Amino acid sequence: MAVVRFTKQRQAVLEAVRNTDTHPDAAWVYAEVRKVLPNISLGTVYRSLEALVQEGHLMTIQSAGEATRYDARTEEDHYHLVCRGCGRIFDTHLRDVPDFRALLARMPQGFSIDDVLLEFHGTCEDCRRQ
Amino acid sequence: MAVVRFTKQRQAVLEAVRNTDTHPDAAWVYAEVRKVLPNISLGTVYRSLEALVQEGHLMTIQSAGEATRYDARTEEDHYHLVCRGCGRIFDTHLRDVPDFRALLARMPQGFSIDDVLLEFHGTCEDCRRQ
DNA sequence: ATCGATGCAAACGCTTTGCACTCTT
DNA sequence: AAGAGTGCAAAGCGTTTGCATCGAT
Repeated sequence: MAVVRFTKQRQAVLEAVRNTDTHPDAAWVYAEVRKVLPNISLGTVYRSLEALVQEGHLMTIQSAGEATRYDARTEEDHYHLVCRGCGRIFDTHLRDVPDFRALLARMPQGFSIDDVLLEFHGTCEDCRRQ
Repeated sequence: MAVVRFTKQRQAVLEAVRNTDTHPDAAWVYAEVRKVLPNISLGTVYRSLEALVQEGHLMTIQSAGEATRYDARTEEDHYHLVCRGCGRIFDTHLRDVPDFRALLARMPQGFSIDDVLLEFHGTCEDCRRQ
């Protein structure tokens, strides 16, 4: 079985993502963690991020054609607003968005749903002013 | 203004995507179109696909970490079931999925929504049997 | 004749991986 | 001591781009 080791690299990666609300990508995490662990490699950052996602400590945000971004707020049921202007990602707790998991039983074609990808793309207030 | 030219390459790319329901990626389209136009380049395929998306003839499907896939059925309001086992994409006309566009007026933070990305990830019937 | 589109190949950006070494367990 | 994790560098993959040429209008 997989024995997970809590190395300082993996801890630093998790802390970096937890201490921001910018939904950073791997390159940002790499730069950030380097301030604490100057010798950490980009490969280790990727491997750590992947492991942390698997363990449920992080979730990913896939924006078309861009680098994968990470979010440490996995417990709350929130959604992402991706701004096409500045690339920033905003969180929202849209009460009006229905619970898709309740729909799983009605899924067609014998398909069993593990995950629902729901993202909103548009323009944020700042970018609209221009 | 942009004068769009209807070249045989662009037509062949559109036909290739229209004549399949496999939601192909650029490499598949490239191989397919080569049967008709043996000299077409991969760059042209990408440029054609991009142009066709802009013109509204195709839509894209972004599956985490995979190649962008294309769909010629843009008019119907359907959703995609992405199988994690075999990678196939199934269409569904889920009547139960609400119309998100109706929610736009209630969006928070002054954010204006252009597009809603909604995909279901799971396992298809064939893959579940194993 | 114009200038958008093409073919080719090189380059790009993000991510993964092979390997020898390190350090947690 | 064992083997998961690391650092490094090279490679992988999908995609984009520079440029000379072609061809639709």
